[in-house]
Amino acid sequence: MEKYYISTAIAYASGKPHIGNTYEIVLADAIARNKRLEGYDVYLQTGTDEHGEKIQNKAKEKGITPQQYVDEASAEIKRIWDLMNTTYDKFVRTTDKEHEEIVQHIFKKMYEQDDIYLDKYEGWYCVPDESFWTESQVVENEDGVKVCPDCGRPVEKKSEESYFFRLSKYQKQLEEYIETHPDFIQPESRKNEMLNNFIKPGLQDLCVSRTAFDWGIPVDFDPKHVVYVWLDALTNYITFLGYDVDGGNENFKKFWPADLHLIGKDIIRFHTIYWPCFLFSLGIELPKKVFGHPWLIMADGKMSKSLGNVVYADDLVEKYGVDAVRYYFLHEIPFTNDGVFTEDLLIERINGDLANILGNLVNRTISMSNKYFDGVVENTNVEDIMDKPLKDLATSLGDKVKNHMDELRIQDAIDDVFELLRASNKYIDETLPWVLAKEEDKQDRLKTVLYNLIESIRIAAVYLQAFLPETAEKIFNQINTDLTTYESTKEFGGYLSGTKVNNPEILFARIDVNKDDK
RNA sequence: CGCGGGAUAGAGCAGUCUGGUAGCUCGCCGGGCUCAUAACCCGGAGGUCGUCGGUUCAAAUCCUUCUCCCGCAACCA
Repeated sequence: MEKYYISTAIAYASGKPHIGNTYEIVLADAIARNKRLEGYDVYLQTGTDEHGEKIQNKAKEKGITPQQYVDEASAEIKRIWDLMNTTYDKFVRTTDKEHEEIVQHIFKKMYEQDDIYLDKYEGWYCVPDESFWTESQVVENEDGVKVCPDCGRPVEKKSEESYFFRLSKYQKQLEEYIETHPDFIQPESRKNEMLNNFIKPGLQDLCVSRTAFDWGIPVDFDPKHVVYVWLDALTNYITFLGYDVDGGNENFKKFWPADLHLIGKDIIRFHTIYWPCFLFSLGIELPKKVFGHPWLIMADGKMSKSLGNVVYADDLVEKYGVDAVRYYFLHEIPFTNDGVFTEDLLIERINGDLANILGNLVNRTISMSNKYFDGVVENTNVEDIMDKPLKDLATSLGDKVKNHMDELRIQDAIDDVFELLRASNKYIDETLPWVLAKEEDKQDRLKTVLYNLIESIRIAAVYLQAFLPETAEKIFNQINTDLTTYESTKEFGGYLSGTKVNNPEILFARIDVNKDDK
């Protein structure tokens, strides 16, 4: 069985994840579920990034240890991932002992082969804040004095002993790799951005250790340094797979290289410059694809606590249900542009798509089956010319979904399913089952019509599994089938003739905006 | 001239690579139907595709000018 390794970025364990952070794991889950249904041996890895100065400070504020702090934060993130019904295979944490040890091995190996060297790091230091700032971070006040961007007090130049990674050494190799692997960075516009902005102008060596704080993985041969969080965090993709500097175990050899790193567009640089160079240094293959997805933003811009416009997934799930929220994430965010989130828009999608098109179709079809034939759905093969478009659409759905999913066009894949659902609604209007019901000699035709509808619904539900798993399952239960594989949709007519359907239940209740107490 | 992306009906987007009657969803107007969650189906109105110019028999699509919006600008997760 062919393997498929997909990862999300690990979430920084500094607080509760908002819907923007949550979006990524849902996206990854949909891709992973689809691949499993296609027959791949899928491994989906996600988790939390738990080191760094920011976390150390936050813990201090709360009066607890950093470890206690990240234990809580990580548990909360995991809770939300579970709430979103995401099927990750492993939830990793960078405070894991094994991970820490392997990172130390990696650091040492790089040092021993002279990819990491000791030097001085020059920067601007804010004494009262005890914090370092880079040249580009400090701001000049009206007198032309460089000041701390945080507190506005003057900063002074200070140098600190640090370890550096020789990014410069791998510049050419990276440039060549990116140019000869056009699919490596997606979407493509990002590729140009990285190449022109960062790589071609020249890569400076990267400072990969810190001494200003100690919440991190210590450099074992020089313990006053801790490993730079990105070197720590990025390696999660291999350490938890079973990599070690000796080459790694069978599991690592099976799943690496990753097929897809799914990340936010804000951290593309780390994944397409630092990470590949680290891998070059270790002498192992690069991931096949890094996809920088757009953001889910609010009507008034980026979500932020200071703007007070932060929305959390668990509140939405409680109010509207998990599949409604998943649907919004997967369907409303464009492929390359940021997508705006508003609760009104969410309600519009629930009513317009999930309740009206999908829910109502299932409901009316099952209701008719119950009403006319006591729930027994039978294929009598009394066909009509008007059946063909529906059947063609149903049997071609698999290829359409596959093509779109291969390009990570999840939104379009969902639209493909809804195209079939709309066509099914139309089919009802064209075949007029309630008219057939009144004519005694049309009973067999009516049976076929209802069979065709149920089969179309079944096929649609098969492809909804990746996106709306709970809903797909409900549909299968209502129409009483266990034919849920992609394979079962290649031919029209898989649904077992003579099956008795269950009573219809509302899949998505319409939300009355006026009565809504938001 | 720092780099990159965007500007298409009231809203949100696709189409631009590979020029050839401008498409989808929602909203609006009108009609149909009554199996169904006041749902469903059909039809219609609405766009000189940001701007100036060019190439071409033909440009949303290729080249150029300008305007506006948004990211990124490195060791900060």
